[in-house]
Amino acid sequence: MPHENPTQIETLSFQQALLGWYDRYGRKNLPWKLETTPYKVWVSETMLQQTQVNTVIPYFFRFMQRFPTLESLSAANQDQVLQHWSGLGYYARARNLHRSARLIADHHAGEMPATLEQLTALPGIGRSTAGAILSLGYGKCAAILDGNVKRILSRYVNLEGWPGTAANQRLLWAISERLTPEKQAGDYNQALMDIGATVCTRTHPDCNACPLQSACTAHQLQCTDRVPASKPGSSIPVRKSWMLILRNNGDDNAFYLEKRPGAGLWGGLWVFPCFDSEADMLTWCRQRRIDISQLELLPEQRHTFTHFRLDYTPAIAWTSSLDGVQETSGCWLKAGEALAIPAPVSRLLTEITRR
DNA sequence: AACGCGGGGGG
DNA sequence: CCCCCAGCGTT
Repeated sequence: MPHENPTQIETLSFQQALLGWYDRYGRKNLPWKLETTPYKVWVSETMLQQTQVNTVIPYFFRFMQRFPTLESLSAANQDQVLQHWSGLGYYARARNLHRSARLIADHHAGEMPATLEQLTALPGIGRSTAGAILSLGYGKCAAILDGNVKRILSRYVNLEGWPGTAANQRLLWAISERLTPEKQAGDYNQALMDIGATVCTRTHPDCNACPLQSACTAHQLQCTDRVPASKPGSSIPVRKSWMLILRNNGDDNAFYLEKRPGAGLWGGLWVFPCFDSEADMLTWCRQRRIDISQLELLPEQRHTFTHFRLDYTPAIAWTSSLDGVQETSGCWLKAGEALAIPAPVSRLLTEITRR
């Protein structure tokens, strides 16, 4: 890796290339760039963790409309916050954002902290998000290392191996720190992210449009298609599940949902009752005097998470009330009501209601 | 150091 | 089908 330790001249030239590119081609009209504030940067950066810009934009608008200020977010309850995150995934981000808003209200007089130490002490803010808040929100000098920066720097130094290994993470952070300019770190970081998203893409990078072309080792060696190396593959397990879509005889647009525990998968979200086997589901129904004879099984559906695959069979049943067992965490979702629900539940609700 | 955590998009 | 994406917290 020839450029692992860039000289002062190379560093300066790298910075100038990015800042010059940003003036001409940088994305300055993204929603969180307009009348930007540290709070907007924080919310957008949190939504953008492992999530692409186009996916985030509509969620950002809705979220900022409902929680326009840090104070309004800290005053909300968790259900309201999760509801506005519903469908975006990685729901711990929303729970941490909300917790941090309350911590800031209580311990920072309602003002966003502006140091790396204070920011990374808040739940949901790691080193990279803190660097983004400091540079983009406060104009301070701070490095970032997200997926875009990893890819650009990996190609710049022709990194060997997968960027996610501990050793490569350390190396990439060191390079990022060293290259970040003292002044205009915000524009510099925005340029990195914009170039990563639009020029130095994972496949088919547009090297002729890249201001780093002449400095990029991977480009010189014509191996941008093999750098960065992809994550070592590993097969993921498959789980089977049955989801009981319980409808109400008295109101055929009401559906029975249960709230998941506060942490873990879909934490705090509302889902159909889920079972590991069809027998478990039937037992649950019998205990509540639900007529199983007209239970309707739908075709199996598939939902893939990062770490396992869920093959689930939806089953529709009808009841007039849930007697027999007292329910603690259940509710009837009526038409027009909004709750925090994950994507598969949302899809099923739409599918059932439309037919 | 490895794993858990969603959902969507592109190849 | 595959891989990745403006990562972070937990173990």
